[in-house]
Amino acid sequence: MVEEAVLDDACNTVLVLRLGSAGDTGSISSGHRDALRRKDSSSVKSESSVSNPMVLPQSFLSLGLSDKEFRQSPAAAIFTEAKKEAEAESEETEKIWSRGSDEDDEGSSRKKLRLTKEQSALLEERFKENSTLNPQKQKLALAKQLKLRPRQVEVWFQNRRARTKLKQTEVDCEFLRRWCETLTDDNRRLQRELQDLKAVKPFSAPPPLYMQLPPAILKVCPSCQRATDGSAEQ
DNA sequence: GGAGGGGGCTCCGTTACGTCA
DNA sequence: AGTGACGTAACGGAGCCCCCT
Repeated sequence: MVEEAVLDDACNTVLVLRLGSAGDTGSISSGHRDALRRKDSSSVKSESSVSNPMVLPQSFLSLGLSDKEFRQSPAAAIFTEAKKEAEAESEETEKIWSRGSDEDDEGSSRKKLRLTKEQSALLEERFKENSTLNPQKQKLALAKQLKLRPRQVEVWFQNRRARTKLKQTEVDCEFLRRWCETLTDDNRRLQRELQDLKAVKPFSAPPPLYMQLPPAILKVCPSCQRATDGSAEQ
């Protein structure tokens, strides 16, 4: 059951994408190109344990193609070609890409691997040193040390970075939430204070200038009877 | 020197599997 | 035993950069 799903999975990937690019009228974006390329190298080649020469992929079943129709279609040729490529994988590459863990030797693509504590610990340690695997060599070495495929190490770092980012976002959100709460509280408090002040001392216009001057220097001009500060008297 | 292909890497969103309550 | 939630390994797509031709 598991094996069947695996085969379908591997086949699907190859065919859907190859057909997609073939069906396109020649203008494939570089992104698509890259994706197709990667598909070939990571999914197809790494699934070299596929042994059935022609299993009708799930995607063709879903298209309503019969086994015979599929075998006669141009896609079948591409499909077989891809499988040949996969099987023609060199022994050394095979070694590098082999899972290396004792419990899995079926080469299943999506069978989830649970990393051991030791593996996780070492990966965490490396992640603390550097959150990216800079040189390809480093990835290969780490993969070798952990008895994992380089792709698995790569994926682990990707996911780990994503988790870190998510956590940081959560922390930032919490910080902003609290800050917002503080500002709201401050605002309420200030509004209350303002209302209190208004209630106690009604707001009034400032007194005229002459009322702000010390009374001692205010004199009344004998001729005009106006209030002066006396400076003009000399 | 510029264009284009290829390889490698990252990020993002999603899927699917394993575990646990 | 069944199930839903959750953590996370794995995947696919897209973009960028660098190197080579």
